[in-house]
Amino acid sequence: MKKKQVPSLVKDQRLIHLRREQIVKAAVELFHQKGFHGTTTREVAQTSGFSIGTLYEYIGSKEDILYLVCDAVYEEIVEKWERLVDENLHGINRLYQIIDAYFRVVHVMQNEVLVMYQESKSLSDDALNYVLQKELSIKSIFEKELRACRDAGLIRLNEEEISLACHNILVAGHMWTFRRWIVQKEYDIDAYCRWQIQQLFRGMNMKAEAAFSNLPT
Amino acid sequence: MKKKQVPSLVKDQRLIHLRREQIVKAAVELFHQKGFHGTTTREVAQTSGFSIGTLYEYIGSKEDILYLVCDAVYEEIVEKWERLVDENLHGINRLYQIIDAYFRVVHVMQNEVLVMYQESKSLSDDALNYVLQKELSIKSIFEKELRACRDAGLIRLNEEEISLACHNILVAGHMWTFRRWIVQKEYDIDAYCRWQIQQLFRGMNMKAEAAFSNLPT
Amino acid sequence: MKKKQVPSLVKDQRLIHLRREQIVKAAVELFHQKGFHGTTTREVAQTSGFSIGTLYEYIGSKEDILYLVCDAVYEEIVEKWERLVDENLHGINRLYQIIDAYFRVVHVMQNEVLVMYQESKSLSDDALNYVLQKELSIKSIFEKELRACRDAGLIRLNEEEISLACHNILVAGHMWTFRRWIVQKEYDIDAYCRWQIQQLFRGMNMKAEAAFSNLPT
Amino acid sequence: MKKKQVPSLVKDQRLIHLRREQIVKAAVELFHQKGFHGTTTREVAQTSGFSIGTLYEYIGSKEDILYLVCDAVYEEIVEKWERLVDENLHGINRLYQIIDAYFRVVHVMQNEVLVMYQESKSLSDDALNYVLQKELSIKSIFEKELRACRDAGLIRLNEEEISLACHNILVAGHMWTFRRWIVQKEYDIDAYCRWQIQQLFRGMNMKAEAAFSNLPT
DNA sequence: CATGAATGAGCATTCATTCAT
DNA sequence: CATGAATGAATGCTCATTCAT
Repeated sequence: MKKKQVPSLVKDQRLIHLRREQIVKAAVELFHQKGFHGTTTREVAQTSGFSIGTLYEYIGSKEDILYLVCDAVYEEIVEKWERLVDENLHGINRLYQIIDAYFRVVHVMQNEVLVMYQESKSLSDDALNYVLQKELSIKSIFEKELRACRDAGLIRLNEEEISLACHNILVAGHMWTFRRWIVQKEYDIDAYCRWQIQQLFRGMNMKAEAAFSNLPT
Repeated sequence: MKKKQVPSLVKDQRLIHLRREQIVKAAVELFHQKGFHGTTTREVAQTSGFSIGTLYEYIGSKEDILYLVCDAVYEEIVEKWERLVDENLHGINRLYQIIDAYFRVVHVMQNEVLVMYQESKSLSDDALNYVLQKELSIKSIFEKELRACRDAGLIRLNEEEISLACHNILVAGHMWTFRRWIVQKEYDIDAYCRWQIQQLFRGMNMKAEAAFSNLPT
Repeated sequence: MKKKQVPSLVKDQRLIHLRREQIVKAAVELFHQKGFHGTTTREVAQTSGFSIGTLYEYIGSKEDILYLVCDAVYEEIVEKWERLVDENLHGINRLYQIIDAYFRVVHVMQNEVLVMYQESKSLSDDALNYVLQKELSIKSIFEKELRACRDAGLIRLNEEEISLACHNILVAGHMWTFRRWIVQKEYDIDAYCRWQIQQLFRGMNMKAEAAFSNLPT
Repeated sequence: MKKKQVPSLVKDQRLIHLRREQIVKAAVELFHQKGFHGTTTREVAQTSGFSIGTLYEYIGSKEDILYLVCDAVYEEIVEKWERLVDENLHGINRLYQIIDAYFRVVHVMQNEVLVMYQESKSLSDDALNYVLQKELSIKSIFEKELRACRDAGLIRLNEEEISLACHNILVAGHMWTFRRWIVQKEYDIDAYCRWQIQQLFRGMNMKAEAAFSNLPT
């Protein structure tokens, strides 16, 4: 699944990159406030700091903006996530930290994540598929970790259960955004991470002695 | 939170009910295919089997259609759900069956549920609040059951954990629709119910001897 | 110029008369508030006290309502006017009283007159012509009186001046309604009649000794 | 009472001015033929020589067109009027000429004036108030002149009578348009000016020796 | 490269009128 | 005679996209 090509009339790659960063920043803000359909291309151009004509020098259609947003959000999630993960941890502690870090990245990028999940359905088939692949690539990161834990005897799950557990981890992250109207009333991000990971861990059939031995409380 | 009043120029209540059923049926189909913003009122009218003028005899604005859809979907969920629940079961078996039934209702009403979750953000504040209250009222049904199990010593959760577990049940239901592009490839509804409830039960700190003793496998 | 025939599906003349009175009463009220174009036939029906279907049993089109209004207003003006005029007066006093009475009738029927003058342009050519004839017939009443005064040597005007003076009388009446936003702030109806008739009388070249000898002040 | 701001998406002030002139010209023509409500925005755009989209680049709503018309008409009246007035005249001659010039401006701008008086009632409260203020500002021009004549002993009127006389002058101008179906059959503009000003002057209690000494006949 | 004026297809909504009951 | 549900042409307005400067 290769990256969809967004057409540009401009040659200078550096400039393309710069302008598209401006576009994505403006679009996330606007899409979050008013939704994709409620936002006009004029508004995106204006908030980006240039004219509607210039906007169309860097994109081919309004949908491209949404695609750029989704692409950038995934990129930023992975980047921020990697920066948070401590490569010196092992076993359950490592798993805990990876999930915890993921939740916290989602927390920091709430608006971006929300926009992506609520608006990506407006993408064309091609672009949507690309975005879904990105989603799967994140899932496979968790799968790798869970398999390692299973192989180390820390959790007891078959392949089907591992896959499901990974969906649950991802969705537990997303629900922090799309259910924030209620969940963020009930918990702060620390409590949410703690309780949610605890339930996920138990769900994974984690050995009693392994779980929560040295975990943050 | 009282029901929002959708205005109608027609007096015959029976007719209003009938026509609105037609409207909701057409709208779910269309919104599912093309989204709320991608569907025109003319299409809704036409698919409903009457003219655009007649459509507006039964609603005040396009948004009302979405509201009618959300309201009807919740109503139908609860109704179908209640019909599936066996009032003779107790304890863990009852809890299992209630969650299982919920998942199966969501399964049968996939399109409706998907539309509701993806498009309800286009509702006005008032209408959205009403819909969110409905969501909470479903959550509180699960809370009641979980508290009963906790009081019976079947699960060990504090109040915060109960609330979170209920969110997880609800979201596990919804994800069967909004992640169906991948989840329904990996599992059929039977497998999904089984595995998902298993992980949820473990997450609830269910006593080993209680869980899965007499459950379907 | 014969009365335009407004079609009715109903045979009973008495009923037609009754219903049309209701229609005119409702229409004047509504047209005054919201204008002819801002008023819907449904509103006219509802305010009249019956259904839209019934409304169309007594008229052929929305324009007919306006025509009925104009016709009724002229009729009522003339009727009220005649009732006010004292047939025992003569000369200048009679002229004064006729103009004064006319102004006072317009005052009492402000809303009706305003509607007629502001909305009659929406009539079809035929109907408009009929209404304009009514206007002329009122003008000719004044002309008859002015000629009598001229023949009695009370005023000195040629035929052209008489006609113009009559226009001025009529318009002085109407302006009490269409300039009421300012004129009725500056004068009450008594002052307006007095000052306005005084200026009109002077304009008519009224003999000094004749004018205002026995007039109300 | 400051000028209502009509929104435009276009930045070039020169272009805004040009396009709005086209719009006003087209709108006067169409409103005169078919009234404000009988004219569609599409027709205005087409008659203006551009597309409906372009029309809405220069106005915010249909009502704005009417406002632009009224504003432009008043501006043009005053401008044309000032150009006609001979600043070397004095006394009665000056007053005569000012009224005469006013009537002749109204004559030349018949359609515009008619549209303004018949359709301004469709303006919103704010815009209507602004237009009425313009009307009053014209009235105050006459008031200034009449007071000068009174102070010079040429006419004998108290303040109340002056105000009323000014209303009568204005309305005498307007009636040349709104009663043109009959008045313009009876008089040409020259005769109308002569007779009407004569009656107005007499109404103002003008001294016999002052009036009509050197006036055009 | 950047600008922004121009375009017109498309949409939600209204409302006079009809006609079956 | 009365009712009111149904109709659909018509309208004000929006907005993604283009292209001449």
